[in-house]
Amino acid sequence: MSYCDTCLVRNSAICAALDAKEIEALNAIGRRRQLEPGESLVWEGDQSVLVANVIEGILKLTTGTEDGREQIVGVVYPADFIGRPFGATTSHSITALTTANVCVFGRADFDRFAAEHPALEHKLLTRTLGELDRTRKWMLLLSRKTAEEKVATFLLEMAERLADTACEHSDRKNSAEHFELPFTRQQIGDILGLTIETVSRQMTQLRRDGIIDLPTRREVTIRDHGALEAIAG
Amino acid sequence: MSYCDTCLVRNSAICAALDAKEIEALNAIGRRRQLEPGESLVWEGDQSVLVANVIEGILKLTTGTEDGREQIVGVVYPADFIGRPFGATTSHSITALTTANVCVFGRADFDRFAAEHPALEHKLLTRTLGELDRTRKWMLLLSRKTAEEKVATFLLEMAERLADTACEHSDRKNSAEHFELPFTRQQIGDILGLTIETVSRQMTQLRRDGIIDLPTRREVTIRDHGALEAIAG
DNA sequence: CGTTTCATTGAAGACGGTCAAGGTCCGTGG
DNA sequence: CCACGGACCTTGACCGTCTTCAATGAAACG
Repeated sequence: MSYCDTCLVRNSAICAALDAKEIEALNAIGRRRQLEPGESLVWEGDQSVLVANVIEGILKLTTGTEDGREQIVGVVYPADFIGRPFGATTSHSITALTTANVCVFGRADFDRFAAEHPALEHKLLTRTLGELDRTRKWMLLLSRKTAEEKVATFLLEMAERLADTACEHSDRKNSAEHFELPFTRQQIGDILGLTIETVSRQMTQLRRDGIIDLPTRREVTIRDHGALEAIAG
Repeated sequence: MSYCDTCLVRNSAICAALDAKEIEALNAIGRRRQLEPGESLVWEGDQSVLVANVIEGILKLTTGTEDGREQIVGVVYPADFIGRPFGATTSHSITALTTANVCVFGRADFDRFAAEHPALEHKLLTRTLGELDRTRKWMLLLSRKTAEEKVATFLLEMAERLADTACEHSDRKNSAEHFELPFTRQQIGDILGLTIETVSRQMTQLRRDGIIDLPTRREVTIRDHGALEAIAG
């Protein structure tokens, strides 16, 4: 019996392209790995030696300048694929933001397996095309939106992303108007291309305007969804 | 005889994955199309009805906000693939910057063809992964670099990109230190997330510092490559 | 040769960054 | 149970960079 039988993302990750026998073969070259918050799986500039499926948790993809400026270039959730197949080096670091569970493959093993399973490659292709679309949309935000618009956009995206997970864990923490942020203010800043202070100020302003509420540091309640959308632009 | 026999990018576009017979079949569903500067092939938000290979020319991919702010999210060159296969809508407009020649396919036709030719999908996948890497690297520039760094980085990238085309057209216009920009100042601004004025000022400053020369509006000579790299960060 | 488009330059101001101080939360150990 | 320390967050004052607004200048085109 393979780990895959009990895998939470068996039917939503790229593995969904494979039948029982193929899954068995893929399982043979992969292994589970747990990451603690802050722990990195790969570093920017590394040789690309491994790729993985995210099973549980949230991870960030980051790149930075020599003098220490950092930018989060992507955030990945369960069922997402991470790492750089078919290429020599990794262009960004991958670091866990929460405790995370990933299904790791040696890059060479995975490349070989993928070459023999076009359906898997197809899933990976559509996933990559979607990721590229999302990344390009984010470029508009980074370069052209104001701090206020950035924060509003971010909160709306979080509400949408985290609402999906609300049903799975029936703790009712996350819903369309109320959720717990998986990020620190610093990380939100890194995502939006802002400083921690600016993020804080904008959040406070939105609260003062009665558009959101901030019961605790990590919790957000959206009081006026329409207004938030109007601000997001 | 198909158009492909004389195609300039036959061996560098994704078509390189196909043998003579397969190329013939692909040729049957594609057609050539010429675009004039400023002419668009697809518009942001459109149904994704066509995809294409770029044969000749340079095109921009853009997205914008309702109130008219625009961001160039990608620039494509000969042999690049454009459009959104396997998806309903297009997330960005595609517009020719120079006179351009593209090889257009109906999206549904292409999707069907690709599904039957894994080698083609593989090429498309590696190309898309590379594009994603480049796009993410650009995010760092957009959000964290200063205007001076942005312009320096841009000029270096242009020098590199355009040097490749120098040999093909033996007009000697483009080399490692001298080239003709395919963009207006406004377009450079849209690429870097700056205003036209800031781009102009930074270019002038680099010229005053003796790092570059600007014989005409569109021409650039790099006088001190090392200094430019130091500034780019 | 005039008109349009594109580029440069200057002055003023806004937005967000930087620096600094204080506050809140939370775990650990006295 | 409270005190302490550290990480995280908020708030304020100031300042620099880039944008905005405006005018002028240079090419390109009919």
